[in-house]
Amino acid sequence: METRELRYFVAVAEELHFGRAADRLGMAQPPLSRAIGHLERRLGVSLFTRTSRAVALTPAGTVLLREGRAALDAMEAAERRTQRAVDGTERLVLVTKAGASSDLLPKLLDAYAAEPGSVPVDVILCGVAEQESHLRDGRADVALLHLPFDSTAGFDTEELVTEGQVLILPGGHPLSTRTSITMAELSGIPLPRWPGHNGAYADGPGPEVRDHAQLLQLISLGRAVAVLPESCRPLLPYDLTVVPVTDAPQVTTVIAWPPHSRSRPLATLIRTATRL
Amino acid sequence: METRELRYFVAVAEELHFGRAADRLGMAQPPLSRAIGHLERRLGVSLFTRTSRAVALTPAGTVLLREGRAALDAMEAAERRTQRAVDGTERLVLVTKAGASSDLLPKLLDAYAAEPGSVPVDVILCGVAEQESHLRDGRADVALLHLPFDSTAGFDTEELVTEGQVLILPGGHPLSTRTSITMAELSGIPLPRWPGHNGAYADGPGPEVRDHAQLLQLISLGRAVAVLPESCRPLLPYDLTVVPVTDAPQVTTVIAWPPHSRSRPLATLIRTATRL
DNA sequence: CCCACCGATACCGTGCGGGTATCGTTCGCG
DNA sequence: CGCGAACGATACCCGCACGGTATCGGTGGG
Repeated sequence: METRELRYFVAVAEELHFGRAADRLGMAQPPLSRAIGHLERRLGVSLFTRTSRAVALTPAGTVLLREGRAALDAMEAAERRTQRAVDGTERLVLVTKAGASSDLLPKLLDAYAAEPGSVPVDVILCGVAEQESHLRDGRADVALLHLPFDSTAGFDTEELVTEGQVLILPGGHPLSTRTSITMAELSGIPLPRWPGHNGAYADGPGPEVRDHAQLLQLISLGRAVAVLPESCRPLLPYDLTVVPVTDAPQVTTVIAWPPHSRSRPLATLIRTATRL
Repeated sequence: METRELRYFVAVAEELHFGRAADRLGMAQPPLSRAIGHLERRLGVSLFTRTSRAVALTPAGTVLLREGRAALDAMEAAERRTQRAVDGTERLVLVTKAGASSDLLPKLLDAYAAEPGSVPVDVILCGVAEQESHLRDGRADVALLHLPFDSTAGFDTEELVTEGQVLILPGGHPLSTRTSITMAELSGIPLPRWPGHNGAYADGPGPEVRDHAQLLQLISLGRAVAVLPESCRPLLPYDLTVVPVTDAPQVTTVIAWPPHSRSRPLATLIRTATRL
C-alpha cells in the first residue's frame, strides 16, 4: 500500500464524499474514485458502500481508517525526525500544555541543560489534546502529559509528580470563603469543557475553553469556575481565589515519548526528569 | 514520503550496498540510486555517505532507518488488519511463545469462548522474540508476553500472572538432588542463549536455542541446563528434574495489544484475561 | 416528471519509474 | 606501476500509471 493511496482513502473516509475529498486533495474526482477502486481490488476488500446518494464505511474501511491514520502519522514522524537529525544540530522538541507544570518545566529544563551531553531543547506550548498528535507525527520528541486527562496509549512514560486539585474562583464568589470543598458540593456547578481528541467539544453546560489563559480570564470575569491541579497556583492572577478540593482525582504529570526513537539526549532528559 | 521509497531506503540501509539492495528489491541498481537521491533531495538531508567502495549511514539515515521500519510496520499492519476485517468473518489472532503459559492459555481460550459476543481465536505459536513483530506488523492482534524477557515498548498491556523460576536439569545432574538453589550458585554454569530482537545470538558460552522443544531435548541430552518459569513444569519430559531457584527474577505474563485497534472482541478478550 | 447531484466509466496526454548502456573513481593484485 | 574488477552515478529511452476532461447511469427532491 502506498502512502498516496492511504491519504486518498483517509480523505474520502473523513469526508464520506468523493467530490469534497478530491477537492481537499487538490485533484479531480474521477482519478480519486479510480484510486480507491484500485486499493479495494488490491486489498481484496470493499472499503465503502456507495450508492449514488451516500458513501459509508464498511467494517474493513473502519479498521483501515483507524490503522491508516496511525500509519500515516508514523510516516510523517519518520520524515520529520529525519529532517531534524541533520548532523551537528541535534535538538530535542518538548511539548506540553500551555499553563501546566509551570513549576516543573523550568526546573527540568535547567537541570537538563546542566547535564553533560545535553542538547538544546525547543519547547512547544500547545492547547489541550494537541500534545499527543505532536508526539505521534514527529513534531515533538517528548511530552509532559497529565493523567487522567491525557491518554498515554502507545507511548512509553515515566511518572514525575502527583498532586491534588483546587477550585479556582473569582474573588467575590460565594464559595470563596471556604477553606476546603468536595466534588459533591460542585455537582450543580457547570465546569468548563475542553476540546476532545478530535478537537470538538462535547455537548453540555459550561463554557468552551481552549487554553488556560482563556479559562483564567473567564474566571476573572465571573463567567466560569474550574478545578485545576495545584501547580497552577503561581500562574493565577491576584484577583482569583483558590479552595482545595479534598476528593478531586489526583493529577499525575508524566513524561512520555514514542517507544522507538530513544536517542541518547532523550534518554538523558528522561533520566533527569525522573530524578527531580 | 511514499512507502516504496522508504522500502528502498531500508533495503539499502540494511545491505549498505546498492547492488545487493537492488537485487533484493528485484530491480536494477540505477533506478534505486536515483530513488535514494530523490528521497535525499526531497527531505533535504543526506542519508548515506558513499564512496565508490563503501556505503555508510549518516546520523539522519540512522534515524530514518529506525523510524522508517516502525512506519513500514504500521503500514503493513493497517493492510493486514483491514484484510482480516471482512464483514462477518471477524477473528482474533493471538500470538505467544511455543511452550510458555501452557496452563494459562487454554484457560483463557475456554473462558473467552464462553463469553457472549466472542469471536474465533487463531493461535500462533512462534519462537522467542517473534511475537513483537507479529503484533507490530498486524499479523496478530494480541500477544502473551513475558517480562522481563520481552519488551512491551509501544504496546498497551495488562499484567496477568507473576511466577518464580525453576532450574531444569537432566536426571543424573549433580545438582538434581538439591531442594532449592540460588542464582549465585549458577554463576559458573553457562545458560542457553536465545535469539535477540534482530534474530541473532549474542556471543558467549552456552548452547544456542530457538524454542522450548529444542531446549528440553538439549537438557535431556545433558548438553544444557536452563532457568525457566514454573509454569513450564507440565510440559517437561519425565526424565528432567526441577529445582526451585529462590532468587531468580520473577516472570510476569502480560497480555499486550497495539494501542489503537481496540475492537470490541479484543476488549472482551482482555477483560476475560484480567479476570482469570 | 425533470433536473440536480454524485459516483463510475471512457478516453487521452504526460511525467515518472524502471530498464540498458556507460562512465568515473577507487582499491587490489600481478 | 598499471590494469582490471567492483561499485555507485549518469545518460538515455520506453512504457505505464496517474491525473485531467467529458460523459454516463442511477437516485432522490421539488
